[in-house]
Amino acid sequence: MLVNKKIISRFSQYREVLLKFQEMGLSKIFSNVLGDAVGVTSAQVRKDFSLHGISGNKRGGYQIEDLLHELRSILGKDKVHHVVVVGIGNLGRALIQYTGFDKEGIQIVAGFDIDPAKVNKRNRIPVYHLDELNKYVCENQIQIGVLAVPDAAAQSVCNIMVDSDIKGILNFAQIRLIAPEDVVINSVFLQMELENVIYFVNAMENKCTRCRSS
Amino acid sequence: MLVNKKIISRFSQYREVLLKFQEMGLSKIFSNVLGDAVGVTSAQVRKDFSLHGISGNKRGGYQIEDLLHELRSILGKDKVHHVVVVGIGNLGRALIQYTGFDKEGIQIVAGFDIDPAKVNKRNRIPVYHLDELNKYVCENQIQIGVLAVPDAAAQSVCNIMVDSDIKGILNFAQIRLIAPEDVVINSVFLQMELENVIYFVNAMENKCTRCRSS
DNA sequence: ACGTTTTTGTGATTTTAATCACATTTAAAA
DNA sequence: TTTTAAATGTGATTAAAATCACAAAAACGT
Repeated sequence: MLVNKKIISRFSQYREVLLKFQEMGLSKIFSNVLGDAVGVTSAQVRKDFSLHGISGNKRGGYQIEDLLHELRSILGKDKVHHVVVVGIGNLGRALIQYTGFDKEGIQIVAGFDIDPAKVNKRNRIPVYHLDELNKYVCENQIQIGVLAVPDAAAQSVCNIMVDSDIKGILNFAQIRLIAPEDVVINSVFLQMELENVIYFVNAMENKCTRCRSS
Repeated sequence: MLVNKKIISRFSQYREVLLKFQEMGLSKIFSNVLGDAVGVTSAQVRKDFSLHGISGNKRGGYQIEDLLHELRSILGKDKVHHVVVVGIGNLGRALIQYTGFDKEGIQIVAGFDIDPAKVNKRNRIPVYHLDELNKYVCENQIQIGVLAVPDAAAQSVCNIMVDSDIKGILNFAQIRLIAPEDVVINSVFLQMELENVIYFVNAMENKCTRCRSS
């Protein structure tokens, strides 16, 4: 693949920051300002843009509107993307209740769960039984799904999603999912992220103790 | 810092997989098996261990118990870590309701919110008003906090957490938090992760279309 | 109009991370 | 025992990502 995950993450972040700057009434921005806001160097910003054929004005910086336009098309923001959430536990419910995605062109359109008690078709975002996933996904041309079921069920539910022709999965289960090459899987391991924080807090503490005693 | 975020993430994953293998009754494991399970090469596994002074037996692989023992101490799993969640919205509530962290030595002990209506001290995990954070954190020697408030409030709540002497923050707000050097911040940008999936699904689609037409 | 300053754009360089490949060791088989 | 096959451990190599550094362009002040 020409681009990697990391650069796309930065693009998402650039976009986020640019929207805020635009909201504040600014119309142009310099690479160093954007870099600071996102936590990268100005050279990184310029290189990212340059590699994607986005150019600014020497001494004039970049037009925010132009950048947003380019980023919109790079990130596929020119159309609304419909997403389903599979697994309506604590996390799944939180995700379908969160309303912040909408304004970013991401629309969560339905939830699915294996537990009939969770089914509720009258919600703002309806929740269906998992058995209906296949039909729903076909009929509504859904490509993206969030997987938020317990680890033990994750792989089999993933298989169901893949069979239903979902092409991209954001996975919250703490396992490495196996799926065909053409299915994009991005995993968020929340426990691992917490462990990471804990590790580095410990590491810092040890370092400081040593500093003090030396 | 000697080690970076990525290697620690791998260690977390190794540990996770090893626990599962151990549960299945296995007592030794080879680098290639562990690598496959986590999605890295066998050389990567061996190098990771080697760099941390963990060694196995030539031709005999690694003793799972030994590995887990080492990883436990590297990852600070030898004691239980108490964590507070600040911001009891959809996501914060999901996190304090999730019971899976406990068995991993991570214990969410309290929630905090600025909204008095969210306060409930009789829950399994009590929710206090944000004003009580400082006192609670001091009295209970909390070092780690999860930040799950709206973007607009994130920086100021972060400041409160830092003032309360929290040393590590897992941040779910879509902004780059500013904090002193000695405070560890790890951000999970859920929207960005979803956008990433969407981007690569689009990219694949375009690639395939091109393939078909050529 | 002209020089000065500032910012971009990018080739060269450095740094970092991953992979290779093989000598070494050792468990198991013959 | 002796041989054979299979893993580890690690220096060397490669690949990837980030940074540097500076020429080129253009806005601004005078």
